[in-house]
Amino acid sequence: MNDRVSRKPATIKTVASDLGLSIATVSRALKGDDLVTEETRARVNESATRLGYRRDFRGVNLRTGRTYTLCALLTTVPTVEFADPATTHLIQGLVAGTAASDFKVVVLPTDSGENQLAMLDELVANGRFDGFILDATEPLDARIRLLLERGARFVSFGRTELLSEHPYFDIDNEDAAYRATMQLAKAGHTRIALIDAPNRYLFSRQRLRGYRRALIDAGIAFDQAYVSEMDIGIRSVHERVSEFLKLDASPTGFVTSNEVAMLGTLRACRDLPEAVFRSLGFVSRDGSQLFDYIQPAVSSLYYPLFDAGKHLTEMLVEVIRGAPVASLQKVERAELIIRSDAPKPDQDRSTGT
Amino acid sequence: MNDRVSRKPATIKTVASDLGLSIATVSRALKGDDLVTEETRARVNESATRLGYRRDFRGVNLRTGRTYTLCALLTTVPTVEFADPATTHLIQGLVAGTAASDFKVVVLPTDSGENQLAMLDELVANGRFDGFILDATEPLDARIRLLLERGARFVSFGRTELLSEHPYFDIDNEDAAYRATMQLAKAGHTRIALIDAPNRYLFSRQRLRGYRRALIDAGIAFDQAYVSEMDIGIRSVHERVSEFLKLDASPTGFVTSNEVAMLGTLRACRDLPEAVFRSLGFVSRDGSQLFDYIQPAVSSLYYPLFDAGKHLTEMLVEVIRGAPVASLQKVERAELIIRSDAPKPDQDRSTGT
DNA sequence: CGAGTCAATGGAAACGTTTACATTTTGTCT
DNA sequence: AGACAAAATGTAAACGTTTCCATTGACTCG
Repeated sequence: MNDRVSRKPATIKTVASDLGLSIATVSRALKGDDLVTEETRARVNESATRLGYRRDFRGVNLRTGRTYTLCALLTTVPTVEFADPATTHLIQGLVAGTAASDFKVVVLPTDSGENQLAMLDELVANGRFDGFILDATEPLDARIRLLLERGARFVSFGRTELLSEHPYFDIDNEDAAYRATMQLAKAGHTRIALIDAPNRYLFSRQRLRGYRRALIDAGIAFDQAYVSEMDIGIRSVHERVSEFLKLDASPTGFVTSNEVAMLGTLRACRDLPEAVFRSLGFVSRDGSQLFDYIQPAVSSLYYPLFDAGKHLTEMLVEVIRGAPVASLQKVERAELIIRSDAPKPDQDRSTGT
Repeated sequence: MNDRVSRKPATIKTVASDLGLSIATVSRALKGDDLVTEETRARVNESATRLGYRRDFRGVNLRTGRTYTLCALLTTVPTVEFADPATTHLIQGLVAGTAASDFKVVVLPTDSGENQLAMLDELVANGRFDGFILDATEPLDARIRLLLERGARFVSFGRTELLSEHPYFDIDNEDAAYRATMQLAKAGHTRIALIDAPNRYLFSRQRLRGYRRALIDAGIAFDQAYVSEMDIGIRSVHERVSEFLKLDASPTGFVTSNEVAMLGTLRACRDLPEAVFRSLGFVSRDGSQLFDYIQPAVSSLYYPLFDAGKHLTEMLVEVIRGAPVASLQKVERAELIIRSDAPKPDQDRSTGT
């Protein structure tokens, strides 16, 4: 008759009347509450599966406030410009982290401006989400203060300098930048540029610190002229690095904060004479293994953003379940992957047998 | 006192008692129903904003079944392998398409297997979503049949060959493949490989048709040996193309279905002698403009996946609002972007001033 | 055997909203 | 002025779930 739905879906009520039990008992039985007899529970479960009962989240939401929905606020510029490919991995990871639970993830790209705060306020207020994930943290991140104040559950991708402890996942950016810079220094580069995000972000400051420490350890003087703190858009990086290359003593090594920054950098460097281009050194942070597939060889400090995403939602689920904050702070180290241009077959000949 | 929430958030009830109205009237006033006086509406709105009232979706959900949440099922392999960078753009577009409405998007990467169907069944049944977006359609797509049967709202990214009309957005794949192939043929390539997805997908068949038509029009014989229909993973493409290159008459031109396939292809071709490598031709489909930033030059048929995503959710919102199917079928043409290796400064010298 | 204890279950309210139906108010026409 | 229609507002039920509190029945113990 009704071509939309064969019949009304079974609810707790259906199961209850099927068994002649009260809905209270059925509700308890379904969640495995041992207030009800083993036997009753079994009967309820049998009936539920037979009737095709599925828990309706709408009722749960209304009654308990639980939405079983997480919100990931990803700081990105909605643009047609080539965007960070690792974001795909991050999102896949975020979802993978919820696969074992009832939780779903809503991804919300936001611009990095002031109105992100207002937006977050709104999101917290309207109660559609059980928890939040934030990235691109600032030292005294206003969003995190807001969430703490409101008592909302969240995990941040990146630490803060706030006194209040909160759950976070982070990559050891200082260490990664240190090793990236060191790698270039070891290869003989003395003019090493750092292309990174604006220093309002903590991760940018951490990376700058790692960069400076590496320079000191390598006996190279720090020069602000080689540091570019900017919003990372592939085109703007391209332009900026082109400027760099016009310097009298232009950099010969480049440390970048992500794939986009590196692609923009490479694009600029390709305008140099071939010989000069070949002599340059590139090390990027990397969350997607893109650099396995492009030329020239770019070494990278790799931490799979898939894993990062997975950790983030897994941790957030823990937070929501009430786990203590202490167990929910995690920093992971990136892996240094050294790449160099493989000799081509025709180049082989010269060294050949 | 309560450090979690300053005070209970205002509900319709709060507003009603604030004004001495019934909740029914307030409800109607809030949605701008002209059953209530202009004046009352104004008073209600004033009171609502003063009290900081926000519509609680939980109540709405329960009462109307509306969740204001869309679900995008993206066919991807959760992997740490480099994944399609355009997915980021697609997701950003999906979200952008809902920005003007109350709708949110849940992104759900799924594997392409059988259990996607069971999963979808589950998702439709539990009523958490008002509508669905599917990609990677098959000619007689079982998922779409399921959705049609259940009366669920959806838009597919890609057409089908089902008799029942349904809303879709699609890129003209046949045309794109035709032009890609033609581009290589014009450049003098006669052995042109097609690297594409398995032919269970309609878009793959469409592309194959475009490819064959172009060969005919260019007077080149079709050879199945140059066609690779495979699951696109960057590593597997790399391996597959390496096999291609071992053929006696190995291809000199490559048409690929996306960025990942092209990167894998390039990776394989880089193992060739430099001179051979330089003589090859590459044309890819492209949703992210990645090819503006890598070498060698790859021409592409570009349609921004951001736009695709935006269309998809905008259309889905229309569907949910009850727009007729006829207005919700859209096919867009990709733009051919021709790229060639820009001469380098040092190469310039030889051609001198 | 009556009182008390405990285990198992049931009754009913509550979450915030929408809406069919009922009621009141206002305005118009004779 | 009275009748009646139209406009505005109110009443109450319903969506599916959880949970506080009450009830029932069985068992134990003095």
